[in-house]
Amino acid sequence: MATDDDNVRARMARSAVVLFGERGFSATGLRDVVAHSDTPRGSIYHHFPSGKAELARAAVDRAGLDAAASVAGDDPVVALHACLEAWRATLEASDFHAGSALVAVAVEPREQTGAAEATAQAYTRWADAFTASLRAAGVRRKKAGRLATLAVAAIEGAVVLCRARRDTSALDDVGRELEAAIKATPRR
Amino acid sequence: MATDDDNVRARMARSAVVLFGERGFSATGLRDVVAHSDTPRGSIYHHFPSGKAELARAAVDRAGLDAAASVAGDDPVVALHACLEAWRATLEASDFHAGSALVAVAVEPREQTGAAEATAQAYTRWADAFTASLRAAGVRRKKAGRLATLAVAAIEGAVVLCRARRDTSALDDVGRELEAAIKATPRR
DNA sequence: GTCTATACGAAGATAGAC
DNA sequence: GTCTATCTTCGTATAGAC
Repeated sequence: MATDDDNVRARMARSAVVLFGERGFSATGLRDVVAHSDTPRGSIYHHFPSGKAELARAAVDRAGLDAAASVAGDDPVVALHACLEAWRATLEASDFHAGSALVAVAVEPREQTGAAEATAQAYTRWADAFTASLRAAGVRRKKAGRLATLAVAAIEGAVVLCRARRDTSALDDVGRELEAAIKATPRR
Repeated sequence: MATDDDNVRARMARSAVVLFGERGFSATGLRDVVAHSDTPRGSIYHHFPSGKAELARAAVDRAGLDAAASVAGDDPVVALHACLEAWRATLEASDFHAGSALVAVAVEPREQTGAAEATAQAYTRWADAFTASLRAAGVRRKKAGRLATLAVAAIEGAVVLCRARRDTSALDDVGRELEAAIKATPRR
């Protein structure tokens, strides 16, 4: 069976999401990931044969799916606040050590992370999920796509600002203004 | 005189802004900064006695002042587009290698960069400059502050998305929706 | 002020035993 | 599958000549 296998691999990827978010890609060692995930030390190259780049791709895929899931649903205002609340809770619980693994991978050179394609796809997935929520609420297609991009960009940026300032006010501000922008949008 | 001195120091800081943006903080070596700025190799610890952290603070200060300057003026829509156009040009000219030095420093641990305070201040300076522009256009104080935070967060996030996707559409979308949000805001 | 040389630690990756 | 040991490279930082 590949079940145990996948569990170890998945736990390593999950830890990479957390640690990349907290420390950045280059500053996170494979030793850190093994320690954080409490997985067998000698097996990281078994689960990720091509090394750190492959781990980065798995982490980014995981983060993208989670982000997309966080904005699922038919009501975009509800979806928005669900996503924002999740980030607020994560930031506060970690004393503002947490951060976005997607940003962490995206700010480093493509050649170094080997996960550039995966990062682009993760952002697209996330934005598409929010676009779907806006569409379900009757927002026309192109407008929904633009609003979703604004929301994703603003949320990622707000997390960076919150970390830097050690407070959640940026998420509050972004949430309030994005909600206003969504509510001001004409529906079919 | 301290003029030559300051020039060397300033050039190193400028190069750090570029390289941190392109490669991230940890992935940028002091050797890279010296090479990029074409400054004397042996003198980095003369100009930055406490090392990389001090360089990071200088770079972040520089980036914060530049960002604030890019949104100066009495018309917030003009200021917004000036800032967006500057980023678009930088991203395209660098074939999407460029990025925000502020984000690069902000995503790494405070203890490692030694520039956390400076980063928070840089974001505050930038947001305050945009708040002033909105205030000059008659937007009431608290609303102006929230809109400015949204704009800063969305721009920083959009640069990350543009880099990841290797296209400027995120900046386009963010620009259009932020402009709409500003124009929809009641004035005194 | 600027240089070279180097100390020191940590990173990713690999080899080969079990 | 997992382990330990190790190779190799590269980072920051420092010492001390000039």
